[in-house]
Amino acid sequence: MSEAAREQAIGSTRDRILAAALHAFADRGVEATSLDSVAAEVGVRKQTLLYWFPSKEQLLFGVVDHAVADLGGRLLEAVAGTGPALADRMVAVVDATFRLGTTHPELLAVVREISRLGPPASTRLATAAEPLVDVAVAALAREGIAATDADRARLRNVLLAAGATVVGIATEAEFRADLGLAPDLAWLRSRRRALLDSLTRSLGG
Amino acid sequence: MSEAAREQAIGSTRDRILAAALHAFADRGVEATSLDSVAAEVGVRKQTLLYWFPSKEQLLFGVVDHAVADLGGRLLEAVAGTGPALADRMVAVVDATFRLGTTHPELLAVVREISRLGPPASTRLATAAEPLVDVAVAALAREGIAATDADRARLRNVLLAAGATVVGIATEAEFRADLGLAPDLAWLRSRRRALLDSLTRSLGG
DNA sequence: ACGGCTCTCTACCAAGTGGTAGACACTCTA
DNA sequence: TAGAGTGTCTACCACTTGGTAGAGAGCCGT
Repeated sequence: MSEAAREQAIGSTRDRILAAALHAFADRGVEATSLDSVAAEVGVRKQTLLYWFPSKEQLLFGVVDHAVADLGGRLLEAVAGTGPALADRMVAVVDATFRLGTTHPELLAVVREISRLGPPASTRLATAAEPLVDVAVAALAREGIAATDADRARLRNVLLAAGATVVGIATEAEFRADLGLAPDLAWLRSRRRALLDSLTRSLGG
Repeated sequence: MSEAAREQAIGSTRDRILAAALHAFADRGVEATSLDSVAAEVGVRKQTLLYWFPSKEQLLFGVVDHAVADLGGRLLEAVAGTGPALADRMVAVVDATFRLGTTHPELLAVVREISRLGPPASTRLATAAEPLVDVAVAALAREGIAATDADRARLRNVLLAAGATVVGIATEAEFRADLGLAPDLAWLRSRRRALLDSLTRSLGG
């Protein structure tokens, strides 16, 4: 198999590094993850990794950007596949998020990990995520939800709080699994209901 | 000031090591925390630390045991200071937990961190926490809540799930702060209410 | 005064860390 | 076919890590 064909099949080296680093950072922690271990998982030498990302910090930034872009893409896609009514869109985004939490828990875990690390990683995360929040605020503002700047600021906080809730729920789910509790659909549904109710209340929808 | 007097004033070396390690493990992560950094915070050499805890793993175990004992003590104390009615006790424990989350967030953070580490730390945590759960189950069983072994097993799961919820809420709170959201009493109250409702429902109280 | 005990220290060590320097192979273009 | 990239490699380096060996200071009962 040629190099080009293999890359087509399993992704470019850079992407594979990002994927491996995402998983490692999410479940072992950034500082506890060595470049060697990430490289080994990719099947490459550490120096190859340092060719693509000149330092561990740059790799972390790459992971942050990639994760945020991935997350944003999935949510936008979810919104695109639904009607124009606010309530429908809200449900679509929340459901997409919950689905994400079960299929790609590392995406939420890495967000938590990075926020714990503090600057500069958390700053990078904030910067990368800002456009997403802006898009959401703008979309809601267009619906007539927010008119003044103060409204928009409040809206922004509502969205951030919802994000925090999702991270909290993801952590709870992880911890439940660690405790040996079986996956519980009723529990998930109640969390989803509560989040939707809270959003509806906050957005006056 | 004599050695003995200083120890009386600021705690024994061992206790100070445990406290410093608890904080460091909770907010930087275990693998990302070096023995040197813990020792430096205590104001002592690493080798002194290794005198008290012969390895990093033993130190971690010490922190786990200490944290669980502390947590258990606080909860028992909360229960002791209330009437015999089940509902009152439940409220007392939940409120004590929430108070703990604001005054000593590191206690909950370290639990999350340790569960993420997996064995052997998580095993140690489970072992250390088991008596607490048993005591709670026994107390509830005495109230006539649980009669059969299956009842007791279900009860155990309810308590574990409540613990997971608390850890999730603590994470949510931490993340809210990281996002720059102001502390929000209404939010906290709603989480408390939801937890109490869920417990009441599960315990048929 | 003394030997034992408790506690902290200095001095190391092997292994692993993030990162640098530079050689080697491959492909694509002139 | 020569040369410039591009991507991966081997070989190092300085530093930090968890851990060991053992000396020495203060205390205590004899």
